[in-house]
Formats: sequence, C-alpha cells, structure tokens
Amino acid sequence: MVGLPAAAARGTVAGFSELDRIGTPLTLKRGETVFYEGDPADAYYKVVSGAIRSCKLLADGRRQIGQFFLAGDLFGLGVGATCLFSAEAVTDAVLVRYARQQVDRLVGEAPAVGRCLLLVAARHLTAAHQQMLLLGRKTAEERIASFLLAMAEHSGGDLFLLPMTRADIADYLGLTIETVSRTFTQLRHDGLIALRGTSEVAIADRDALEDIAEGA
Amino acid sequence: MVGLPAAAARGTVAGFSELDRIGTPLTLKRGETVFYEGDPADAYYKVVSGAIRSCKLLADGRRQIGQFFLAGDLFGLGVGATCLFSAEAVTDAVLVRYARQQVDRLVGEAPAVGRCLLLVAARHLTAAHQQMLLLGRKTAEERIASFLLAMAEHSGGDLFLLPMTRADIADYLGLTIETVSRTFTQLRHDGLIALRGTSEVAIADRDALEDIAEGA
DNA sequence: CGTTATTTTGATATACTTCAATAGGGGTGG
DNA sequence: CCACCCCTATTGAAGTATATCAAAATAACG
Repeated sequence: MVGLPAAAARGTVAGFSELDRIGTPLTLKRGETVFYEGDPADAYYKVVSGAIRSCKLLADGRRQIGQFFLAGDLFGLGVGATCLFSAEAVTDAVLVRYARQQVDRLVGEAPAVGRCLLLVAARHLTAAHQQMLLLGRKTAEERIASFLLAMAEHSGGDLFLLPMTRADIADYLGLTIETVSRTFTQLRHDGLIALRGTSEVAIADRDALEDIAEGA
Repeated sequence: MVGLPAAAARGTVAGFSELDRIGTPLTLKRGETVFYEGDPADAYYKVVSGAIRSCKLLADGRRQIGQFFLAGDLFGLGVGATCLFSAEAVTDAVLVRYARQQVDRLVGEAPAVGRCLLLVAARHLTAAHQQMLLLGRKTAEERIASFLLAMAEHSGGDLFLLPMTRADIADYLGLTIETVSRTFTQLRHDGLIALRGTSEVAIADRDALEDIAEGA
C-alpha cells in the first residue's frame, strides 16, 4: 500500500465526472465553518485542498470529531432536512459545492452517480465502524498508532505532515491533549516514530506500529 | 415521538418493495453467525424478526459491537469485496437475504432503489456519528441513558424488553459488564428507570434521562 | 431441582484525566 | 535582526472514573 495518489485511494470513483459539471467552488480560511449541525442540508461538498473536520458537541462543550476530510474526499451526504454534524476548516481549504437538488436529479438520470454516492457512503461507514472499535476498545497508544498509520496511508508514504492540532487529534481519538502529547513522546522514545517540529511525522518502525494498532 | 411502528421509524422507505421480489428468507438461532468479517460480501439482509449485532474484534479478543439491527433494519451494505464486520444473531431471528448482484442490477434499472439504499446508508452513518460521540466523549451514565432512550424510541414506548445481554450492551457502549450493571442499578435507585427481571425496562423519568444523555 | 450461565455486588488497581506550570515556535513590530 | 508575545505543545503531580479481580446472588435450563 504505497504510492497511490490520495484521490484514487479515497474519495474519487467512476461516475464522478457527471457531478463536476454542477459544482461551484468555495474558499475557506482556517477555522471557518462550512455548515453547522442542524442547518438545512442542501448540498454535498468535495475537498479540493486543505482539510475539513466534522464535529458533534455535547451540551457542556465536549467535542467529538467524526472524520477528517482531506483532498479528494466527498462529504455532507445526509438524510432528511438537517446536517447531522458541523463541518469546519482545519486549515485554509478549497471545496466544491454541489447543490443537493441537482445531485438528486442527476441520480435519477444517471444510475452511475447513485452507485458512486452509495460507494462513498459505504466507505464512510467502513471508516466509522473502524473508529467505533478504536473509541470503544483501544488504549491511548493503540489509538495514536492507528491514527498515524491511517495518516501515512493517506499520504502514500511514511513521512507526512499533520494538518491538525493536538486538540483536534484528541477530539478525534476520544483523548485529551495531554494524553496525545505524552503518547507521541513515548512512541518517539521507543523509536517507533520520529518527529520534526510539532507536525512532521516519520514512521520509523511500521511493523511494530501495526502490531500495536491491531491490539497484539 | 410515540407509537410509530418500528419498521416505519427505522429501516423501511419508499422504493423498497422492488427489493422484496428478489429476497430469500433465512432463519437463525441465537448466537449463530450471518457472516464473518472478511467473508466475501455478496448479499444484503433485512431483519424480519429478532435482533442482529455487528461485531469487530481486536487481535486479543476485545470486541466492539457497531450496531444492533432490529426488525425492519437493512444491513450488509458494504464496499468492495469483503464484509467489514461480522454479523451474529443476538436472539433467534429471521432475515431476508438479497443477493448483491441482483440488487446492483435493480439499482441500475430503478433509480428509486438506489436512492433507498443511499438513504439507509445515510441513516446508518448518522447513527455511527452519534455512537462515535457517545464512545469518545460520554460518561458511563450518559452512555446508558442514551442507549435506553434509543431502545425506547425504537420500541415506540417507555416500556420495553432488552433482547441482548449485559455483555452485548457493554461491548456496544465501550464499557465492561460490571460498569453496565452498576449504572443500571444506580439509575434504578435514582428513580430514573424501573427494572423487572433483567431485561424489562421502564423509563420512569424521561426528562432527567434526556438531560443526562445529552450531557447537561 | 440441580446445574450452569448471567448478573449483581464488593474491593482494589490503573489508565487516563485534570490541574498546573514550563517550554517551544512562529509571526509581528520595533 | 532581534525581542516580545501569543498560541500550542510538553511535562509534572495528583485525582478519578472505570477496569479488573473476586465472590455471592439470581436467573435460565435441562
């Protein structure tokens, strides 16, 4: 699993080109919100560049990030009238926006588009199941190992940049900032990863990291 | 939100009837497996009666239940060649099995079927996001409160039977059997629920339970 | 009814959180 | 170019929710 272009490995599939004709671009600065949980759900989005996070909040402000959407990813597929999570820019980002009404019409005309969307939804569901296993049953070390391997896979190599802060990682993995930081430090001391600065990561011992990630 | 038939509230939507023509029934005893994680993914299933659990395992046996599928629910929508989780009967159950090849053909012929499947997938994705929030950020008490309210909503009333064991609930909520049991006891002592035997639950103070579930 | 599986309850242990302080890093203005 | 500041990250010490280990009680089942 190396060297696949990110778009091919993740979001883009056959039948997608029809969609591109009805999309309009959208530029976001770091921290800006694409839509809020509960907003009318009237569009789908594709990430062109940058990173987006999906967030859900509890009444007292506790936050859970459901997914990070990176270049090539499609998101916003909802059911019913309202968005089920809010979406925010992790970094400066460019999106393409597809009005829902037009997408739905397209699905009626071209079954390939429907299959494409179903495929994307199924992919997100796969990721969600993986994440539920992580959140429900993995230790902090196992969560960080899983996360780093997933980021490496997306980047297509063993050296990559983390676009998000420790706070984002913590809210994605169901941990605190401090535990994330301590676990990074520990993996570095154990020689499984190398860090340059705060965001550049190199996988140093992939096998050991994989053993940890799957609970061996 | 009361009195809706379970099927209408959850799995069944317009465009479903086409599917029924190609389904074949399937009977399972408690504990039997529908399919294993990694099996070739060649069918979708609908629950007619009983309850099914989706499971993922870590190398050392730790288990996470992703979803419970109850009467009316459709499951097995996968991407690619293999099942992403195993599915087991929580109770004796009757399913309908839809061969994937035929479903895919149907999607090509009748766009409504595709929209239906997309809707089901989106519903599952909604549930998964809710569950990620629960697993990542909620306390044991909040998890149990959320779970009981969801079960009540499915049953259409405030009095219902739990078809699954404490072990299943624990593996669904990312807790241990003991913590599940202690939390049930505590909610009972606080007068928020009533229990008859081990599986009959009555919601006694819905407002208080909802406040807890959403982290107030 | 005896036997086994499941659930509840109790005592202790621990992984992670919380609270608190220090250190680094990147940008801006002097 | 350096100094300052703010934001983010790291490190440390103490606390806590939940896990683990162990036993009793209840329920399920032949």
